[in-house]
Amino acid sequence: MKISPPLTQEELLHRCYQIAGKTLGMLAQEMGQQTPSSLVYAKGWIGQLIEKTLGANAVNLDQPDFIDLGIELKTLPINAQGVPCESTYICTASIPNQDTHFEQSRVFRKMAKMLWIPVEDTQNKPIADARIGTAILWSPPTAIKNQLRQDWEEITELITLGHFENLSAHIGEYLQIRPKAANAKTFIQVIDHQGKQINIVPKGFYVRTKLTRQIVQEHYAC
DNA sequence: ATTTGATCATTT
DNA sequence: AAATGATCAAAT
Repeated sequence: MKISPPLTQEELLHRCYQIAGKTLGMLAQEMGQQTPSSLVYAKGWIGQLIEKTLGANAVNLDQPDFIDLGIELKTLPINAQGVPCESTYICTASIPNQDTHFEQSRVFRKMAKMLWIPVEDTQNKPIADARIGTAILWSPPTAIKNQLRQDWEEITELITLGHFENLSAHIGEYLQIRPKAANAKTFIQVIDHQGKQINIVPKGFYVRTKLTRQIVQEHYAC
């Protein structure tokens, strides 16, 4: 069952409203899929199910999920306290760095307009029973965008200078960089600040829950 | 091989 | 408990 992409933002939001309140089990059945009993070997299953349901057309491309609308879709696991409980993957970090300005960067191209789909956390319940929440269409307000730019610049500078030894997940208020690979023995070759070729594990950019908690809270406050 | 979809597992 | 580091599968 292949679903065509929504032609407008309104159509996309309408599709979101139609799945809000449904459980993952219901949605999987409608899409003719089996619900996995565990996410251990199906970590991206929820996101991919919702992408297909909504008609995302940039699956596995280095572009926002809904290319023509410039909207990036993210599922957001929400715990029993109503709070996002995991960080959000944004994109891989190209090393050597290729983006000179934040606005043109891979990170910002995806974060300029995001559609957050809250989904009940599946830690303590069957995956099929987790309910889908109300979508939040979001663009970073100026203050947050500025902080994201600052985080991005700090991380990007270390990459550009080749100071990989100082690159860590502790940097950044909202944005962070972490390993992103099949496992810790996966390497890419890079040139460090001394001009020496070294091996490091590939990295990806993530958004901390500090930001997603804020987004969720502000959205449901009004 | 790489980028996507993320969550799991361990450390702090 | 929260954050960091490690890992798994699909698509191309």
